[in-house]
Amino acid sequence: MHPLSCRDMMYPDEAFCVSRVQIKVVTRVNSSFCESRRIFFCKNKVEGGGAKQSTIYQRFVLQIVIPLQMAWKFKAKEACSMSANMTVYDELVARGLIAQVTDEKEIKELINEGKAVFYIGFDPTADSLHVGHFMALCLMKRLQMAGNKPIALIGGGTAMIGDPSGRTDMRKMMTKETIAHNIECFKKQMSRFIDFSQGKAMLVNNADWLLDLNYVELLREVGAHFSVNRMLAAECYKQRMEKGLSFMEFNYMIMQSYDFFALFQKYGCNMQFGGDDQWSNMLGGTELIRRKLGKDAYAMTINLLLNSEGKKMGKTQSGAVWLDPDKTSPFDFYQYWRNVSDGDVLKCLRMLTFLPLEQIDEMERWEGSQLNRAKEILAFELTKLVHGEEEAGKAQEGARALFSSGNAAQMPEVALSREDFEDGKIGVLRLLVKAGLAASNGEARRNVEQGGVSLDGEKVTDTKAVLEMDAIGEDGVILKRGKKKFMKVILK
RNA sequence: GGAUGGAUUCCCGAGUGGCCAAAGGGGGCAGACUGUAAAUCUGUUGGCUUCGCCUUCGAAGGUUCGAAUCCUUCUCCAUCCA
Repeated sequence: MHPLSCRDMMYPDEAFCVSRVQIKVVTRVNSSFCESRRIFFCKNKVEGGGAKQSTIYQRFVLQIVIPLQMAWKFKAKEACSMSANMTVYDELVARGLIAQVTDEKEIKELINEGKAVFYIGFDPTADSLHVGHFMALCLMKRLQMAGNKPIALIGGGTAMIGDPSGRTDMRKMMTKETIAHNIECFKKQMSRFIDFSQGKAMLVNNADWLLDLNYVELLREVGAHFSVNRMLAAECYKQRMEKGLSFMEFNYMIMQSYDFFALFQKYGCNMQFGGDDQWSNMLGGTELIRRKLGKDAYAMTINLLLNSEGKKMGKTQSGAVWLDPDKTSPFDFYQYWRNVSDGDVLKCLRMLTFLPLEQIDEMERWEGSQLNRAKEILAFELTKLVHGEEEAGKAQEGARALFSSGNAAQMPEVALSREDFEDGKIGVLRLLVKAGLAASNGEARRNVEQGGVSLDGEKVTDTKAVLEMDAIGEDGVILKRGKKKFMKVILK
């Protein structure tokens, strides 16, 4: 057994400028069965591929990855001199945004000449956009700046079904009201990034054409062009075959393909972008257009933003990192990026910010604690893009002051009313819960017992300690839990 | 429609009458070490008014001094057959 083909693989020429390459190794086990696994490699190490690394895998590393890495290092040196006048497409590649494309030559041409009318779909599954969407929005912006016309498609119709890709369980069904509400929220947030004026971009909702479809007609017109055998072979369904997949979800691909088809006819949309997990759904669309109209349309996927552990970024324990300042405060947003791990900083800078590549390449030389500077830049740039320069500045000041001197004006606040006090006092445990720093009294108790809580810099060791109302001065009291969670307590 | 297996805490997964707020792992949280990083190590991880009490093993009933565990019905899921 040996690797027969490496699909999706980037060759040294293209790979030198991405911080991380994802490779799918396909190994033929017998005539009909292929085993495939995804492997990632960064500059100096290989990741992923599953815990049980086989001989195939090891051989693969020796034969392909290591030579590739060497070529990469060599190329990287050359790169510095040539990145100045890059085309849009080249820049996307250099930033490591592009994962897969249907026809590189055509797409390059369309994008670079500003002839593309492209769409990206957003499923309104929550009432705010998150970091994953942000990447897509950035891409739209980049392409818009190059003269291409973006169409933001909100999946009001497809949200009724739910995309099974990348999911191991079934999605919860959403009510029509929630979907409508979410769409409104999306619209507002998007218009902050994308210029929708004067036909420069469009915002459409696929509910407009999906909901009126006639079942039998759809089956005849569209369904006839899909082969179940081929759909089942798609990666996104494969994973679900073990856990179960409802017919409704199975149809998601058809809906999405139909979207592309509809947009192609209505608005001459000739290209679709999406997350890499959408690849098979997107191919469905190009295929449908080819079969029904005999015309070519293109698809391109963006690399998902994965951290060095191979997990999706933009998620925290308490959920996604939202773009809505009410759901994730600018301070928390800043902190999220300030805290990314060393291995991910440069990738994030490339993929998410608009900083010139030369500048990012420069940072590549930074090592050790110098990287903290890069993290600050990343956090600041992103907060600026999402919440504006002012908020970004505040968050940065706040964080700096907090971590160096332990005091700051810019910090999340919690206001206590007089009713929260008994006899002018409040217990620490209750205080922690009130401030939202602990989920329950029990958790607060643990944090205190383990020495993780402090008030104005003084460690609290007694779970029965109290805070006097009078002790809260003009500037409030700083309550700290753990190393990174702060809250300024003030009186209402 | 039939047969079989299954549903346990944030997730995976043990537990088949009392020693069970439930092994083990993952994740989270706190501490040590650091650079607000990673790795490592230690502790912790249902709630509460914490030497005690209350709620939780898909749902509802039942048996029992006592049920995650046994019985009945129901719901959902997977696999195979049709």
